[in-house]
Amino acid sequence: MKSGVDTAKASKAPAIARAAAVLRLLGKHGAPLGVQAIARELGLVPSTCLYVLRALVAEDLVAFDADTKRYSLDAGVLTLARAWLRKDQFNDLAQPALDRIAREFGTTAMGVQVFGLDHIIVTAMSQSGQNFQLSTQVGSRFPALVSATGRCIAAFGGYPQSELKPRFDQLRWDEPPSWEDWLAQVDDARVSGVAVDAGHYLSGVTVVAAPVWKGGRPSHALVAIGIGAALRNELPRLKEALKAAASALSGQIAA
Amino acid sequence: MKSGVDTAKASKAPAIARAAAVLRLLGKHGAPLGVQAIARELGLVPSTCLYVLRALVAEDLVAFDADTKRYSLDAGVLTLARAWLRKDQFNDLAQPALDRIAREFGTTAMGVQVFGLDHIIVTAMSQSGQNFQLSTQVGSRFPALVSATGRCIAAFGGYPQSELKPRFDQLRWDEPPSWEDWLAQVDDARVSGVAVDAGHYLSGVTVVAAPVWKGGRPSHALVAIGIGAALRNELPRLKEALKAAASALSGQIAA
DNA sequence: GAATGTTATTCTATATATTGAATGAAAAGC
DNA sequence: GCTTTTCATTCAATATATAGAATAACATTC
Repeated sequence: MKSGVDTAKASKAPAIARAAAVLRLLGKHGAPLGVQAIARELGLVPSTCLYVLRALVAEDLVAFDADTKRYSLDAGVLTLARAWLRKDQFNDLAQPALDRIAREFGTTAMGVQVFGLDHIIVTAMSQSGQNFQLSTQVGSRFPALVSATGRCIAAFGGYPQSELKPRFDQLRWDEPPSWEDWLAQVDDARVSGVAVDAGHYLSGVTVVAAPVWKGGRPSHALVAIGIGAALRNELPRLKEALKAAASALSGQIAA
Repeated sequence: MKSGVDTAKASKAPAIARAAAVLRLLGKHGAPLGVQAIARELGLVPSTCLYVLRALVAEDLVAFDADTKRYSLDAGVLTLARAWLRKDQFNDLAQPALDRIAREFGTTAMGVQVFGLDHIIVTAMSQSGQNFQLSTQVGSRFPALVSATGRCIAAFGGYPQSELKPRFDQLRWDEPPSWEDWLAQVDDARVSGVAVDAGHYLSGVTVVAAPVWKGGRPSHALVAIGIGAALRNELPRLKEALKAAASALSGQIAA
């Protein structure tokens, strides 16, 4: 995955694109990496990569182990994340609604932020506290078009099918829907205002998502995720609850 | 505070230093900022600043509001922080000890990471759940030499006084100790293995810190913070508990 | 223990990112 | 309602960060 680096050529500040790619790679890989390994993975020249790493180390964003000559993420990234969390209004506003939904329906409820057709990032979460729960972590990234959120984005984002199809073809599902089925489900979502993924993304798991609007586009979404069998009877109510909460948020954010 | 940018001249990748400075500024400031404001604050040329911002927007690290032309931090920083949290062994190991200390003594307990003489970052925390508690947030940065942690770093870091003095002179305290008093307290810490700040940093608040060693230097510290009056009787036990926990961690991390 | 394949790192010419002035657009002031 | 100031943005010249080969240190293999 060299997605971070190919943006370097287009940009006027390639060093920054490279730095971001390095940070993401270190984050994804977990274990510390050497200069060469990083350069190879990202398609960079080792010497350039070394300068990027040194700059990141100077900023406390990357830690350098002088003995093993390995690099890994450092605590500086935390400082930035904390600052972001403190001032994001969607999070503050969404949390109470997520807590309520998680408690009432025994699901895991999440708030996600939409980044065009590229991906979504989980920015808030509430766990039901019940026995079995499906969990992700705040900060997780997913492809934009997958699962219920994907149908929301496709339904309300106003993208032409020609843009959706190639992205759709690259998605990974437990039980992949056909393109036609998927389009039909997207239409459903457009009509009802809520999207449902019934076991396609994860077998046996039902995901519901409702869009939160900002400036004529879905900028965020509220998502509930639970065991399909356990949810069946409550599904209509859950859909309405998510839709109502998302709609309320849309109004508050615009203000 | 242009500390982020002056490193740019020394580095071979100044764009990265600038980018980091921009991110930190946006984090500190909270409210969205325009290009010019950012450039002025950091001593950058507006056009350069614009390219830096665009690159950061392309990486989802900065959000751009097309209407107001303002920039702010974006959710991408979360993804990096999550990755870091997942794989930092100090955090995983320290959390149980912090929970225990917070519960037993009714204090707030924190794990911090030391960045030389520059600063420390809070990376883990446990609150006692009692009525009154002093709280910080994970990700917070403090000057290295302040409070109890500062005495630890001074005592065990092996820095000459000539390096310590200028930094000491710039610290902010509620009740500043004299240089001589402070040195004496540092010596106390060196002998006893634990440092105490009794109301100097924050009036009425006692802070205790014990160093966690890695490769011959204190790389982290365990810190407990509580109301001085409430803590008085327990202080000797708290010091021993922190020291023991920090010592145990030092062993585990080395392994 | 020598040899081979790695690795991190330094060095310099050159492609290119940065600069600062110029442009256009939008507030602010009168 | 016009002028003035402030802002974001573009552009072309130049200072400079980058690429690639060369070196040096290291680990691995025979």
